[in-house]
Formats: sequence, C-alpha cells, structure tokens
Amino acid sequence: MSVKPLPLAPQIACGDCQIRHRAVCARCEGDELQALEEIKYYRRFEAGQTLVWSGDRMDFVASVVSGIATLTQTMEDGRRQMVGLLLPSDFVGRPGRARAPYDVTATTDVMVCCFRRQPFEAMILRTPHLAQRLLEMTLDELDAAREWMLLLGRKTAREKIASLLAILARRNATLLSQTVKGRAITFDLPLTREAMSDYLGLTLETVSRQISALKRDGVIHLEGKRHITVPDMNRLLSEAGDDSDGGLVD
Amino acid sequence: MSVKPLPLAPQIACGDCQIRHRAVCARCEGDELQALEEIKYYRRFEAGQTLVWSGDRMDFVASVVSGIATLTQTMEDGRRQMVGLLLPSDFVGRPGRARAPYDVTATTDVMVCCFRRQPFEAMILRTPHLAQRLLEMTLDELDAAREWMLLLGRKTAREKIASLLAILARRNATLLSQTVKGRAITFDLPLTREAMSDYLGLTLETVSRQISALKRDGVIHLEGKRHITVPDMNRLLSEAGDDSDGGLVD
DNA sequence: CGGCCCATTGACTATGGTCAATATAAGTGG
DNA sequence: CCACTTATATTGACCATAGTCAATGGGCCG
Repeated sequence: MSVKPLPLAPQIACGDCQIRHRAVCARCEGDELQALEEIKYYRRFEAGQTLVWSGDRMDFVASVVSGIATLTQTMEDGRRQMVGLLLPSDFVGRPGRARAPYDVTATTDVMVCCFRRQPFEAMILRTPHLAQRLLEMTLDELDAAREWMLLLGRKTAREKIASLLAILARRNATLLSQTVKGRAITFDLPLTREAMSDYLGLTLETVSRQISALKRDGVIHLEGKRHITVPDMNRLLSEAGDDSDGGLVD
Repeated sequence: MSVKPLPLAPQIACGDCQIRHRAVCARCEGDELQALEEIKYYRRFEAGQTLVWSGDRMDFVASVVSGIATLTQTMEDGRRQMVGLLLPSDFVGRPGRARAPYDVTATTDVMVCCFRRQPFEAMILRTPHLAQRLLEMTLDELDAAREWMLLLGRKTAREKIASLLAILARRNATLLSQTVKGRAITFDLPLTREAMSDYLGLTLETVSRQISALKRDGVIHLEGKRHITVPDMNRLLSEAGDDSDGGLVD
C-alpha cells in the first residue's frame, strides 16, 4: 500500500461548510462558531486509509465533512464487526477519552474537520449549544445502533442485505431530495462486498449470493458490481422485514 | 395475569437516594437538585410487568432506582431482540421524544424515579450539568451497544452465553466490591432462558444447551436453574472470546 | 500481457434452529 | 395435603441456513 503525500486539505470557513447545519456545530453562531473555527483543521484521507487504529491515542475529535468512513471492532482471531457507518456530518471520537476504541477507516475518499480535543472538551463545558447538539446526535446514533442490533440478532441473510440496501437507497434519495415513493431509485454501493459482510455479520460469499438472489428475483437490478437500481422501494422494504413503510413515515 | 394494585411507591429525598451519584442527577446540587425533586415521582413495577409499550406516548423520562428492566424490539412476525439492559442508575426515555420506540419490561421488581418530560426537557436546556451527565451516560450506552453488536454479529452461541455470564458476574462482583481475580464468584441469574435468548440473538433451546455444555465442561456450576458459580473468571472470559483480561483492566 | 483485486459460484459442512417429548418447580384450589 | 395447572427448563432428532474451502471470472493498472 503506497502512502502518497496527500494534497493539503483546504481550509474552509464554517459559514461555507456543507455540513454546517447538521454537524455538532449546527447550533453555534457568532462567538461560539468563531471559537470552533480557531481550534479546527481539516484532513483528507484516501479510500482504504485508516484514520485511527483501535488503541491509538486521539488528540482530536472530528466531523465527517464528505465521504464515508466505518468504525470496526476486531477480535483477536481476526473476526471483524463494523459497529458504525460514518456519513457526512457524523461525529468521531469522544470528549474525555484519549484512546480510540475502534478502527476508523475511510471507505471512500474522506474529508474530516478535526477539533483539538483539549480545547473542544473545555468548550463543551461552557457552551451548552455544543453539548446539547452532541447529545442529540449521540442519541440518534444509539437508536441506529439498536436498530442494527435487531438486524444482527434476528434477521436472515436476505433481510440483512435488503435492509442495508434500503438504508443506502433512502440516504441517497434524501441527498438528492428525490421522492422515495413510486419511482425507481438508483445509487452506487459505497462498500465492497467484504465491508458489507463486516457490517451485516455475514461472510462475503453469503453477501454475494444474496445480492445475486435479489437480482434474480427482480428486487434490484445491477449494472457492473456497484451500481444498483431499486424499481420498487416498497418491495425492497418488505424484503427487509420492516413494516412495509416503517422507515419512510417519520 | 392478575393485576394487583401496587403498594404506593415511597417518596425518597434525592439526598437519600441510592443512585444519587451515578444517575442523570449525579452532578446536580443545591437548586438544581431541588428543581429535579419538584418534577419527580416514584413508580414501582412487578417482575414481568411492562413499563411502556413500543409506540406508546411517554410523558416522563426516568432513572431505574432498583431492579432490572429490558428494552426490546419486536418484528411483525414476533421475532424479538433485546436492545438494552437497564440496571440501577440507567436512564429510560429520550428528551424531545414523545413516543417510546421499544417495549420496556421489568424482569425483576423495579422501582423507577420518573421526571415529567416537559419540565425535564426545559431543565436540560438551562442546566448544563444535567445535559453533560446525560451525554456521558448516553456515550457509555452507545459503547455498550457497540460491544453488543460484536457479540450479535460475530460470536458463537457458546461465546455469547459466556459473555453474558461474564457481564453479570462482573456486575455482581463490583456491587459486592469483591475482587474478581482469583476467588470464585457466585450470583443469581436475573433473566429467564427466554430473556437470555432475546438478549443474545439465540433460541431458548440453544441457550439451555450451551449452559448445560459450560456446566459439563466445568466452566460454571449450577445450583437449581438460576444460581451460578464461576470457579475461574479467567476461564470464563477466555470462553467469551474477549482477551483474557480485557474487561477487568479499565 | 500478466498480475491483482474484487466478485461470483459450486460442493460440502457445521452451527444453530425447529418441533416435540419430558422434567422440574411453583403455585392454585378442592 | 394432594392433584392439577402453568411456567420454566432440559434434551433429543432432524433440518435449514449460512459458513468454509476452492475454483473461476472480470476489470483495471502497470
């Protein structure tokens, strides 16, 4: 794996930032935003690079600005489980904790907005807006983790794949503010089969077989290995084992 | 199921409360504590009772004072997955959310300290200590949920059981401030085989078989159905698939 | 072209699930 | 007090789902 020097990350003003209104900083204005501006710096990572290794010292916390990263836990014998999927605006790291408990890996090219940990921790204590937003985001992550526990513990391989595809399709639809109802949805898989298997608690062979099966059954169409079309979102959702419109109404 | 009127829950002053220094209220003093005192009330539930049904309106948030409760998700066809185990000092409910996303069930007799939701939400906004403590607790829960994802996605049935027993043993040891190293540990299972299976993503038959297997292999001793002795904690931990002393050093 | 990575597919196996019988303990009511 | 019921747990026989191991295919890049 060749480690090329990365192009220096551009410094973006908070006011111009794409994730300004969804990230930890969402509720900060004026002085508060200025204070964040002073302790932040950007970093870029290429697809496949590891941002942090489990057990490493972390001197920053960060927001994902663009791209997708994953949190994974690894057992001694090599079994791996992804425990988080980080999308733009998601938060990495924990105030008050110096060591990373998971590997953080870029699955696409990723840009993060890092805040030096010490000043950020101090800021949390005196900036209620920051703590409140972080609380809200953490509660959302907890909900997502619990949804994932249901998937890992009780869903079949086919349902697991359908659930993942549904999440990606929904996310893509909201990004493009397409309507999900009715019309076909199209997107690119940002994950390899192996990453999907780590996420779903399956082997990559099972992932591959189930994707083929969903294709055979017309639930999805595939172009190449990564480009997916979902002709009928409700069909996909019912394959996922959720109530047919559960995730859409909300 | 006969629904007896429960004895009225006693009103305890915050100063006398067992969980005073571990619950959401831990960092509140003086006026803040007084404000909490004014919006709180206690409720008791018997083993087996449901505190809240998924989808119900919840007009309070709460701290578990004593006993054990569970959070479970249920699929339409009845498959169930426990997504949280609530021990004394743990928090139930989410500020800013009116409907419960999970069933909350008492597995032993339970006492909770409820805070009326509206005033509690208002208090979060103006009491940084409260928001900060809740953030910390939520981050801990998120870590626990992620640990659980590794278990659900990647561990074998035997490892799952050993992991659960290890958690219960450790918790019991800390409660009694016994040292975990060396000497044998003894405790009662607070969960039925079925609840264990819901927690572990297994069937109750598999739970039963694996407990029998651990007994046969001398990893645990059983008296009756519920009383467990762990002669060698390190043995149990290595059966759980964690590094042999991972959870102890900390 | 050759090598590498990612993905697919097949044959076989193993782990845990299903269905069913039986055991055990704790009530409940005659 | 004992028969009866009910809830909880154990065990066995069989089966299905997903895992393992291995061969093969298809892009992409040097």
